[in-house]
Amino acid sequence: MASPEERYNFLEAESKWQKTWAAKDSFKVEEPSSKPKYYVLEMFPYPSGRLHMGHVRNYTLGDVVARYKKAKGFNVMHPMGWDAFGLPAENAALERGVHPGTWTRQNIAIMRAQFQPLGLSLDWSREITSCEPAYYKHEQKMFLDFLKAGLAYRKESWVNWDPVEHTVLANEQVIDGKGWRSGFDVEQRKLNQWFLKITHFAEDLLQAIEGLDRWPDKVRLMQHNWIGRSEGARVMWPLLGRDGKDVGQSLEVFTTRPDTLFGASFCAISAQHPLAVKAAENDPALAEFIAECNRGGTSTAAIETAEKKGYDTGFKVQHPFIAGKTVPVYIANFVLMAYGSGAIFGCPAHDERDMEFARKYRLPVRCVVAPVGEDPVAFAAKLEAGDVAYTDDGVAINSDFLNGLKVDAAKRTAIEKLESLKLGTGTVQYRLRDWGVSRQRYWGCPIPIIYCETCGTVPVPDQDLPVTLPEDVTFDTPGNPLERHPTWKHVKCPTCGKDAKRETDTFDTFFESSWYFARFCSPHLADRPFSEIAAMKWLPVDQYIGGVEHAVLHLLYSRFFTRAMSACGYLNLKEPFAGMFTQGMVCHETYRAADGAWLEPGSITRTGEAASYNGQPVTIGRSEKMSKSKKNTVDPQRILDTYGADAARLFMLSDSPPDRDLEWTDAGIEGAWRYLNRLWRLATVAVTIPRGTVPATLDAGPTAVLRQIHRTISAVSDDLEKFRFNSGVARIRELTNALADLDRTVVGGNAVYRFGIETVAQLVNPLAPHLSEEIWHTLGNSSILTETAWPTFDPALLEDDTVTVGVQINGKLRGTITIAKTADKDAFETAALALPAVQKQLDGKPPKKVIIVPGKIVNIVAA
RNA sequence: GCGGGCAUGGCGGAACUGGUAGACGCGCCAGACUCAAAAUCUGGUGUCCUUGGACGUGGGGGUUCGAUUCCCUCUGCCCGCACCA
Repeated sequence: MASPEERYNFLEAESKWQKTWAAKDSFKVEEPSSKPKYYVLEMFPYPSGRLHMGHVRNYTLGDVVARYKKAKGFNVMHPMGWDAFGLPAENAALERGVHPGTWTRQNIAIMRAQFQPLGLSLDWSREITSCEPAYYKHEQKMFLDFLKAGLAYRKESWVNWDPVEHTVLANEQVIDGKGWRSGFDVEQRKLNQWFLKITHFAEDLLQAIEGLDRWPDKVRLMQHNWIGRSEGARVMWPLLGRDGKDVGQSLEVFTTRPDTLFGASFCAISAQHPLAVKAAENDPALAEFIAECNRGGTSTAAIETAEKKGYDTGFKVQHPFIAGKTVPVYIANFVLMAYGSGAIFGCPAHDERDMEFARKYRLPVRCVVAPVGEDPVAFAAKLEAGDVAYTDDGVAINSDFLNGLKVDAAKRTAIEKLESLKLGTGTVQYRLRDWGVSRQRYWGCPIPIIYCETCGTVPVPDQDLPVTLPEDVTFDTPGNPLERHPTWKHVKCPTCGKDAKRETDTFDTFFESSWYFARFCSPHLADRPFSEIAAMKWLPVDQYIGGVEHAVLHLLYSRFFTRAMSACGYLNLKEPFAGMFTQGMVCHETYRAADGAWLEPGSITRTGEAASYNGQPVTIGRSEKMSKSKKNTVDPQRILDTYGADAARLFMLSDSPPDRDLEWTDAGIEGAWRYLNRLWRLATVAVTIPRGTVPATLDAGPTAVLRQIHRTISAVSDDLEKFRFNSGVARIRELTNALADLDRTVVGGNAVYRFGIETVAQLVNPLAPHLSEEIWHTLGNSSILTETAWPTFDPALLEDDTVTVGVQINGKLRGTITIAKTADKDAFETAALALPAVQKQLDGKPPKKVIIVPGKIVNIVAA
């Protein structure tokens, strides 16, 4: 039985150090400070009311960075807040009759308390809560400034409408064409919506990705693709009526392949195109076709299986280059209104979709590009007879003035010609669309706009901000409670004083998270969202950490907001996040009973490979992201109570690289816990050694360990800088093993041992802060480790005087030689050839060649 | 369909710019301590045959004195986008 001094009491120690840090304000930003700044931020949580393992991982990763940077001498800002608007609060209101605000604020209190035992180095004095008017009033003002600057506008647009919930759904809330909650078919509806003009910055947002060199390539690529820049041309096709006469209008089409214009055999427009709507006016069959297209699901499955369908409008358009040639205008279900001009020209020979469409509706296929080096006539004949489009590079044929030009040159020439004919221009299109921010929801920031019959759309005057949410709302009927509220929306017009109505939509909740990182710089400023001086001092965030699920939306919105805020004079900055890290998910095995029901990990009994539940066999499924629905969650609270924060932190950091998924296992957390106890036991031995400096002359054993201590400081520092926390932990464990094996009875043994334990405490501090403080304290230090500088290493001690290298024969390892580091090539060769194993292999014959890379390898090429 | 990533022992994963593959941990095996168990400690642990070797980083091929690392190709899994003209 271990004596009380030997047993590490994590519960007592962890809470003691947490109190000490709090009492000393250890994690408050130093103001003023001569140190360089470092801003560490993890994505702020939605207050669901319960901390989960994903949170623990996210905030632990950030905490390691924050503590390490602090030790390295930075003035660190590491704040925390709450992303507090959102749908779950309304669902809670619906299910339990509790007001969303009450529910949210209760959850925040619960979660704030749950954060405490994790021992995070957070500056709680900067806490912000996005659902409070003190926060959202600033974004109302910001929105009005965007409006003035032309960066916000209102327009009628098509939305996913849930007929049961009476609200707009985001694309990601539509699953297989049905509302994610109601399960009913989603309709396409036209609604007036507010938009933010993110497309204004499309080019800049795209170009600047290149400069985000501390972002994951994956995220940069996703943003690149999301913005989706493509170069092409706008082409005007003069429109002819059903009687064949010019109607004095043109159909505008966007294409990336103006070089294939001579292969055009039809034009197609979206069902939502104005011309389609007009054409349907006196054509009931066409109207029905359009309705069918609009009903067509937006779901991935629906699109995948959707057959290409078209409807001939009877209109024709005049080809821009070929006098007298016309092509028919179809309405096609695959043409998107939201991209380009909502109309295309079809060149079946060189576009897969057009080919499919042409074959279905028996439209001509004309080859106008042939691969270099192939016989154009034969190639064209084959292509025009087949069903496969040719989309690669080649040379223009059958194309009048373009003939003989390569695709790129032909594109340029075609555009020049279009421009000279005033029938088109070269242009750039983006896939990126403007950001629709209106939501028919209660629990969000009210959009500060008033609609007046006389004055139109009137911004709420500054002195009337914030527009706050009414408290007396009910959720017993579907739809937006703000819309139903008896008085809230009825106001006087600020301009003319007549009766007017408020906007009852609220902002998309991505609005709040698009600028909170700036609010943290001056979180309590009342009259402005943040001070420009503070924001310019702290921003950009030096290290941002969060899940990949926000790789596009949140990160892109924030980049846009930073530009928009700069355009409105709030600050002068483009990029909010200089460094970005995306952490992997926390996963766990899944368990199912015979009837298919998911079982909680805690409820099953494992016996080796098998598992059972109340005596019944259990199917063990693959490891998946922890989720309530699969019941494979592990409650952080239980882990903290059983093993403490340090063990939980250490396990999460050591088991897999932070950007990969982590599989939570009981054995893993046990292992971390065992290591901490072992380190504590080794430290209690060090305490018995009197303090003193390491003597200059040491025995071989202590010398080797001393070198390892220095090497470990160097390696761990490097690992922490590069987010290789798992390998940093491995290095620290290696050093711990070396210290445990060290013979302390020889000259310098004790001194090196004590120094080694102190160093391990320092190195492990960002990972397991409580135990390391306890060890540091027990070793007699009066300072606390949290406020102690990171250890330094002596470069002269990093490497040994000798080096051991492998000796290969024909690339196969036959032995090793240990030799002075300074030895020349001849010495390496002599030593290598002297090896018995080498002699045996060579069998008396001289080597054909000997390759020597000093310090690395000797490879003997035998004949 | 398009784009991207990954593949290493029973498991999670190391291996920096091509240079001793399997660090560190988990698990397992054996032993010590114990009446016993837990905890702890010591040793072993890629595979195959006999010391000594042979083989081995998803499969096949290539470059190289030397390849987990670079190139080609195939297979499998994961992620993003999804008729973007």
